[in-house]
Amino acid sequence: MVREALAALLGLEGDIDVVAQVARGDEVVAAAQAHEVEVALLDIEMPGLTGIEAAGLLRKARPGTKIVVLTTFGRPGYLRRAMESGADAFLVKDAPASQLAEAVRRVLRGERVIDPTLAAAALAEGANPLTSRERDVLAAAADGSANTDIGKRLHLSEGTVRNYLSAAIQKTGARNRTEAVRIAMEKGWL
Amino acid sequence: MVREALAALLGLEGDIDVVAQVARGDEVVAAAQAHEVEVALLDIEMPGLTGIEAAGLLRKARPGTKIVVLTTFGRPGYLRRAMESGADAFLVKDAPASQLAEAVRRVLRGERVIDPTLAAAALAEGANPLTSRERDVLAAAADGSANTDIGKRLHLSEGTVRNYLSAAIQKTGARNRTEAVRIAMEKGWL
DNA sequence: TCGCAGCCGTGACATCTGTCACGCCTGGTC
DNA sequence: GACCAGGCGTGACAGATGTCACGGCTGCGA
Repeated sequence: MVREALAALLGLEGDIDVVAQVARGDEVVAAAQAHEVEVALLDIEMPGLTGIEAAGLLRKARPGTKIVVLTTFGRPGYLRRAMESGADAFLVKDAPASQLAEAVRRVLRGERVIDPTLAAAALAEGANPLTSRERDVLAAAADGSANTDIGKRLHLSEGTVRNYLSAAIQKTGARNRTEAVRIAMEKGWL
Repeated sequence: MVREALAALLGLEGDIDVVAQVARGDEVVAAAQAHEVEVALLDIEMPGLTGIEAAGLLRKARPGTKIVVLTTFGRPGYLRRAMESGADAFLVKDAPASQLAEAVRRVLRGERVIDPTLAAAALAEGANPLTSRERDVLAAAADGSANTDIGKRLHLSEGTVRNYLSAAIQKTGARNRTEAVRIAMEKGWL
């Protein structure tokens, strides 16, 4: 519904044609190729592939296509990963609607569009301090699983899970796993 | 942005006029009165007041105004509370866009519009089994606070917090507080 | 009047979590 | 070759968490 509504919004602009819409991240590249898309507008939260993953594939498949990433959550880590995947613009959904068409026009002129507040937050935060294993364990702990369950799922001993989790708690500055998950989510580290 | 996009979508329909838009739940009633609104379209997730709370106030202030509640999350508890607050229709955002205008027309004809799958889930689930205090404590635990912190915030002893939390864990069928929070959220009990 | 549900508390207990110290192994980089 | 970060593990310990069995209080409906 939101996608169709945004399409309607863009369709009202005289200089923009919405030539294709897909509901899943893994259909993005095929649709872009079939319709010779000039600008792709990608939501991060999508079934199949995330918008960030889809951006990476699309950049490889059609380097000339401009990419605008759109998201509900203005997490610095999202911005970072989107730009690393080759996005030309990064918008949050609670920005005014006028910015959407404006961003499409600007990326077509070769500009990059980023919310300056978010850019500052992303830079101030530094890179993701979690190691790959710490991320895995923290992500597995997010749903409330106990250490032994996490260990079984990741083929680790219960003590090792505790150690990784402890490290993640330290690095996030949290006081327990629940807080660590929340903080890592907010920063886009998961 | 999403609100303006949905307004654009509805504006494309010949028989629907979008006469007002507000960004906050606590501005709904005033706007409805100022513009003699026939149908109000309310998102649940809003700053100020939730769409459900706003629906309750609007129903009291202008009983004739039809209310369509729109939400990202199809939680049975949301549906239940929305209907109790006097909503005439309940839509989830991942439904096809055509349902939106259709729902507006149908509530104007006096019909009620509810996704049958969601209605079944809400009925199958039964009422919220959590007592008021159990809800408070569970909500306070959601951000990862320790028992002592929750106790201070709610003016309870640490042992009492443990007891309520234990009861909430039993009733949700969870294995610890984190799972209990997740389950209660999914069912819309918080 | 009685019973019951809900609210608030205590105490005791087993288990889970979080921290720390320590070990081993691997694949880089200097 | 030496060093180091990261992955994986163990053992020990304090503190947090979850459960249970109690108690007292209030308000409400039978």
